[in-house]
Amino acid sequence: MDRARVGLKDVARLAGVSVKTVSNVVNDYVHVTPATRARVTAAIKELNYRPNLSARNLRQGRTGIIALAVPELDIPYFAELARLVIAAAEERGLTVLIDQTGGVREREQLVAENFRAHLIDGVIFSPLALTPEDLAARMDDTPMVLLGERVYEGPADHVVLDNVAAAREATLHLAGLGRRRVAAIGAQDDVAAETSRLRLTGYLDALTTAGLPADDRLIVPVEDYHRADGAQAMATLLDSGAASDAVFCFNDLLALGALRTLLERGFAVPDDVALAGFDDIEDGRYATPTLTTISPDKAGIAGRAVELLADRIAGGSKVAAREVRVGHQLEVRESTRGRHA
Amino acid sequence: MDRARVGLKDVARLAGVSVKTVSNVVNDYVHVTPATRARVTAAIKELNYRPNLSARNLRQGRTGIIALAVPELDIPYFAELARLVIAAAEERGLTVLIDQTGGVREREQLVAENFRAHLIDGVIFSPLALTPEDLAARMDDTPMVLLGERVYEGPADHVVLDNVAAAREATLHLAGLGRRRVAAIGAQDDVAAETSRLRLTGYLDALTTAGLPADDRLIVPVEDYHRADGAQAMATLLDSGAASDAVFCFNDLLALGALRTLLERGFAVPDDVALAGFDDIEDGRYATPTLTTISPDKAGIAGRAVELLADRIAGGSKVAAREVRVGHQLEVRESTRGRHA
DNA sequence: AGTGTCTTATTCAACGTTGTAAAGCAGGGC
DNA sequence: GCCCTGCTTTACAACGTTGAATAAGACACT
Repeated sequence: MDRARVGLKDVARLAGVSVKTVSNVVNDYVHVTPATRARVTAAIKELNYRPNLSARNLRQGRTGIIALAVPELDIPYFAELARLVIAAAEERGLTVLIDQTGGVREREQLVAENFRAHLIDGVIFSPLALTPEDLAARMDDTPMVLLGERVYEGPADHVVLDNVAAAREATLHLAGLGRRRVAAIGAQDDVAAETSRLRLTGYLDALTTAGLPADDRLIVPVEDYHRADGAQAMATLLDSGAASDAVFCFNDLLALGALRTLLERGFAVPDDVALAGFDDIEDGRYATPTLTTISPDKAGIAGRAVELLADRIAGGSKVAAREVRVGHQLEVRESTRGRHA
Repeated sequence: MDRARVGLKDVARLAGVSVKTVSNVVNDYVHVTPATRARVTAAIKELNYRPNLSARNLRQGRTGIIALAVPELDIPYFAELARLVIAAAEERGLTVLIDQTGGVREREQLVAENFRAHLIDGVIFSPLALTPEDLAARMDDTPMVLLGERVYEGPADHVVLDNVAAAREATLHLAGLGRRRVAAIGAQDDVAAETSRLRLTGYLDALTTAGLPADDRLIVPVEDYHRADGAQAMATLLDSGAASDAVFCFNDLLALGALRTLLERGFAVPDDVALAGFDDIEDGRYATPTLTTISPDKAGIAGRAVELLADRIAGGSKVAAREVRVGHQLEVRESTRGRHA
């Protein structure tokens, strides 16, 4: 049976000491007699006292909460990332609150403006629709760490992946199999779609390196990066008559959608068409065939992001914006290699 | 350029009114002259004032934050659920904070004890390892809504699915295809594994109804409910020599894992073995073959859970624990129906 | 004994907000 | 001219916590 609201005051009364002494015990202040400490801890236990974070935070100006703003939680890549970020934050005693932007500009703007002012100490943000100008124009000075691909200059700390190199690698792998008509699924018109742009650059680079001609008909645009878009894009590609023998999809969901369409229409993967994705989500490892993909160091991204943010929160915003690069690796699986080996 | 910390006080000074008047404007109190309101809003904008939630919460005793405690965020079912819960909460002006328990008893106990006391107003909890006794013994009286399958008596509001009926339905569907050796993947020894127990009950019920004999060798236990466990379990089943022509997996991840093993070993699905899952996660709709599954009303679960919780938060803990049932539906797809139709 | 240092505990004020009570001010009816 | 009513604004206290300053006691060294 616990009283309605138990505060330091109540514990102090029960233990026969001052409020501040109880506070000292709670905060492991050094100079407290063992005897006093014992009496206080006993009282705390008896009353089932738990510190009121709102009050503590009000006093200290920090909440211990950070936000993770991602497009959608049920995109496996972001779900995996969220798990890792939450775990990394927990190690530092931080709690994570998730905001879903849906990739919608308006909502991303809210995040940039820090509409959760005073509730969060900082934000890890994976923007889709915002331009660098939007971010540079940001008024708020709450610490922020950007994830993802865009080449931002200066506005905030940034954890990036070498998208161009990774996309080049994946495409070269396809070309290295002897495929001559390598398509790309995942182009986007939107100027803000930086991920798409970088991966496309890597793809085109690779074609040049491999001595293959670029063919516009092999570059298929998509609306979004979900399975449905991949399935649709693959259908478009097949229907276009522009024969292709390999496809690099700009993420795994697109690849899984494309795979579905291929199998549905009776194509053999990789014999007729080889397929590579990007992200290394778990689905890809259990698809049939298993999916060749670029595997970004997700734990690294999460860990470094939390680290940068925690540092920024602790140290104020003294130092200039930092950029951290994390690694990636090509995972060759059945969708390009085939079943043997 | 925003000052370090802007408070009502600063706005009040600039607008030439009292602190309380500013507060009134912020809270849309009715009796404020349009003129005053205008002056104040101008000052708010100029200073880029944002209310301090810690202070507000301290005053009001509520934070507007609810927790969602699930095993893991990158289990697609929970990721989808999380998205829906966050969306539903947002409609009510609530913010969601996610706790990952990993299904570990110790961590679930922390959630039950409300280790985030004073930070959250309530919790939506999907426990795996806790027994009803654990929950009944809970000291804390923070509002809580339980999700999932267990038949809890009384401790808290509860949103449930009719697991037994759903499992029965799925199994009967398999039997209805003429399959005589219907296996089950997903049994668990642990007494606390109530989901497993209920789905097993439904499975056994269905066998009886269909006039099929139960065969222990067709019931495969798993450690966890991930793809890897399903793949492993399917391998065990195949290796055991206990021929089966259909498998009901207790969730979609298990089914996708099992599917992988079947295809890897050259079995045709559904011709050799028909396969059904549970949860209707998106992966299943893009697997080849697409996965027949039980589709729970996830939006319903999320919506009702938030509704119950919000109600409980508003109304205090007056009323007795409520139980809400949500529907489900059998989605017949290629893994049982085949490609035609 | 006097001075200084260290430990232990306390008092006070402040963080930013809002509920309560009350004050100031207008207009209407007598 | 006075009182009542209703609108608008205000002063004050309190939510639970902790940093700063301080008091009280113990002990050691001169």
